[in-house]
Amino acid sequence: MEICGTHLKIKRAAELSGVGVETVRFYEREGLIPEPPRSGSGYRQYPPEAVRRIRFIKRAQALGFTLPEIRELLDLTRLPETTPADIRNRAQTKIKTIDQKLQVLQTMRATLARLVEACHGTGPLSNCPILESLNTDE
Amino acid sequence: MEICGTHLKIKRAAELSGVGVETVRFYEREGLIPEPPRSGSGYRQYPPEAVRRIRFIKRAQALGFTLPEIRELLDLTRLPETTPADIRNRAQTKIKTIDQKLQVLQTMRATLARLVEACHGTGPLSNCPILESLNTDE
DNA sequence: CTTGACTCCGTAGTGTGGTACAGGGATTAC
DNA sequence: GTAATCCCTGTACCACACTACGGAGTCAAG
Repeated sequence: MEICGTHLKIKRAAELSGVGVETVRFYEREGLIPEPPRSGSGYRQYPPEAVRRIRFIKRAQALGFTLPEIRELLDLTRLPETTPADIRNRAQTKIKTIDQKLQVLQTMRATLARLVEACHGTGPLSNCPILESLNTDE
Repeated sequence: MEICGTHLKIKRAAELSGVGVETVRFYEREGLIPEPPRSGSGYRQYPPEAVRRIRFIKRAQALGFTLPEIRELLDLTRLPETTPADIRNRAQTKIKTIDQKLQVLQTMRATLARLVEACHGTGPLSNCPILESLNTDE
């Protein structure tokens, strides 16, 4: 055990971050968190910043950012020439891709809803408008 | 070459279906299309129905069904006791999962939009509300 | 007869975001 | 002292829907 007490071993760091131990190591391999210093026996010693960093990752994920995008975002925040406008642009780009996904899903939903509407749920299977639609060449 | 001319070799079948050759074989392995008869030299000989089947798969995919779901759907249509109501239920279930995805994406979008709104894009990076939000413990 | 396009099979790789061992060494609790 | 945790590395595995590749056989055209 080391003398200074502010750093955390991986399990505690994972707990405080709300992820599993394997996930922490995974993020390190992926370059999402910096390699922490090691104790004499090779144990990772995380500073409290590491926990904040992992939480950042989780929050960005919840906003729809992928891990590569989050890595970029984290890299950006360390470059001195990065401006809030850069970050803002990333967010706006992400909004656009979310909008595209929303469009696709809404089209799917509308088509399905129309088909369910058309299907009274009785009669022979051969008259099922859903199957008919899937089998019909447009 | 065989005598009867109505069946297709894999490349032609793939072309007519709008997919790649490898995809056709993949669908066969996955049980989505039946194994076609073979020529003397072992070449697959697809009847025209195979093309309709692959297009069915592609259309169902476009509606948000996964391959396992599509396989079930296809199996259903071959069971004599299947009713249009069964198909209708599948479609309704699918609508519900699409709705869930829509909810998640809409929440993401709203949060991002709020952050972009709050970010004027000037000043020091440390004041960027987007980064602040990602770094702030709720 | 050769060339090139097509086919076969089986296996392996892609990307995404992890999770799960196996086989060790270190530390901690009692 | 010893058993229970913890930690290390490396590898393999999950779903999903393909895609690519190697090595060999087949077929049609010139």
